[in-house]
Amino acid sequence: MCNESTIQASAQSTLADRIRHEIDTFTTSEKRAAHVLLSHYPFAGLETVAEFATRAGISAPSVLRFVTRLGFNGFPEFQKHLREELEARLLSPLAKAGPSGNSQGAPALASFADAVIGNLNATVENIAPAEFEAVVALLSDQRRQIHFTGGRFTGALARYAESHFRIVRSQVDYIDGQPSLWRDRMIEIGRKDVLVVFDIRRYQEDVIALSETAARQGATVVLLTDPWLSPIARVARHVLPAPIVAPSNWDSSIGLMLIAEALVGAVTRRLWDTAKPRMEAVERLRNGE
Amino acid sequence: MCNESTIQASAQSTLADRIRHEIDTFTTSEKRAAHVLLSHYPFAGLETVAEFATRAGISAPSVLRFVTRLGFNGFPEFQKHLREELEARLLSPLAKAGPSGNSQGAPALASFADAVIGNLNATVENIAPAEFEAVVALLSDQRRQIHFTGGRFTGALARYAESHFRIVRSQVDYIDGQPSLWRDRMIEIGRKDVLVVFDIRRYQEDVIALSETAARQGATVVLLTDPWLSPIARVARHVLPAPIVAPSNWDSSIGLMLIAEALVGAVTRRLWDTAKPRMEAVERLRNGE
DNA sequence: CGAAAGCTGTACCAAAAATTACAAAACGAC
DNA sequence: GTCGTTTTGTAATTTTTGGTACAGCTTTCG
Repeated sequence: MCNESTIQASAQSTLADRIRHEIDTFTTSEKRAAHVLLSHYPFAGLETVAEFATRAGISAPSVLRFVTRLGFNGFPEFQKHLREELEARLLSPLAKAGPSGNSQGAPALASFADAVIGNLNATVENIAPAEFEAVVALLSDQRRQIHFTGGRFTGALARYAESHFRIVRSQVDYIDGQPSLWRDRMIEIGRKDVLVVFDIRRYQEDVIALSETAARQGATVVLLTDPWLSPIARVARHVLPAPIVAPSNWDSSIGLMLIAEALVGAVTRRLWDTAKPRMEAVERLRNGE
Repeated sequence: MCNESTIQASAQSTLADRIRHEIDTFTTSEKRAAHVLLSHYPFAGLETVAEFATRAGISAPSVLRFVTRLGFNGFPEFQKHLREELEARLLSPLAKAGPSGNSQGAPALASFADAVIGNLNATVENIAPAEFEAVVALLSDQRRQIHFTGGRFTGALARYAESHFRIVRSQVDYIDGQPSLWRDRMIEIGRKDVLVVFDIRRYQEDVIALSETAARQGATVVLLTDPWLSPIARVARHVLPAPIVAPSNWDSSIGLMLIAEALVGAVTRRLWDTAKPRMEAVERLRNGE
């Protein structure tokens, strides 16, 4: 390896970079320490050895071995280095800029993330705040029943949204996309109901059929889809599109997930007076169990 | 809990502000301490009492009296406060703008997206490329069977990942977190198996139990979790953490979703020769129906 | 399958840190 | 100038912290 004797806080290479670089040469518990340090960098390292160890789920001696392996001559020296690095970083505000390094090796995750972040920015730009707010208001109407559904892949998103809304308010359920499973449930759906449907390209026949049926019966349909718009858009009251292309053989649904989580957050805030007791009750039930 | 209410790190007023305001009520040596602290704020306070004292040209007890007068219950508490303040400052480069309110104007979706994007950047930074690649290699090993599972909310993510992997390769399944459903399936899990588990805080007992059982039987555990690490990290071979805090009453799982999608993409590319025919076959089956 | 190497945690120890007690010094008031 | 009060430093004390030896366990390699 490199000459580990040279620890100095070069403005360029932070200790974090070195750890990321060498992490696969670490032992299991050293990796744990590294993860904790990196995810709370550098503050996790400024606490005591015992606290650091607890946080990482390892023993104190393992933490000591970790810092020794990094080339430091004891824990206090390690902390001193972190402080100095932090001070330097704070004095030059540009330090936090781009992930410049990111050299050759494996930008697999990084480049994918870049594309996704682009998608998220575009998602925000393409959705009118008024539209978003309208959906929030709709989902905050406690007199309405809310149903979630989605296709092969997006069904998981619908479930994700439903599992949150279920706690925030009552009258929430998930409808499986398979026709045999929803056909009979349709008789209950009417003007007071809201259907939130996730559907992206390779638009799924059965999901479309479900949505059209619901719309025909007077339900209000909210559609989360890609920019090319699922056919469901024809019957939807509100359409929230999000880009889905990514450097992958698959589409990315993260834009839809963003919308879903933002909706959950906004509705929770709006219904806070009733949502809070519900959330606490759920918590109590879980603990009591 | 502890009544730190007296001191607490109000987002608004930093301790430095208070010191500046009260400095003329201090004694001579307290003023010296204050002056040193302010000129190297807050790093002077993060050293030991003795170092601080030397730097200020006063005695250690004077330093102690200084922090006591500031209202702290001992020097360590004082340091803890400084660390937290520093962390808060570093995490929000927007200075002290309290976004808590955010009531009307600010588009809820936009600010939420900003936070999520920050999470995604942090996610990329905190995961070592080597670690990511190791997981890709593991999931690309067609001789192994891969199981996905997750908790109340994260279960949907596990399903999402599983629905993709299922098409890319064989030997993929989803395990429901409920003990009654997985207990008997465990007999089949052994050294050749991989368990990919999603678990974020409010770590779920049954998911932990499932993972520990699998690990005990020799399965390789891959954990996607938050920066505080689910207890499952203790038995996991690979840990991929992602920040989850968002301006919402709920945690955001989008960082985990990013990792999941990136894994799907990378594995698909690596197994392309066998994955492509599979994907085409699935397509044909869907259309033929 | 068995032995060796390496990793990890428990228990303990030593060092250093924070804290307190107390007396000397500085300051002010009269 | 002296007394009383406040402030400050020295030194002893206690608590906490970092560090180490060792034994059990896991993994690896023959």
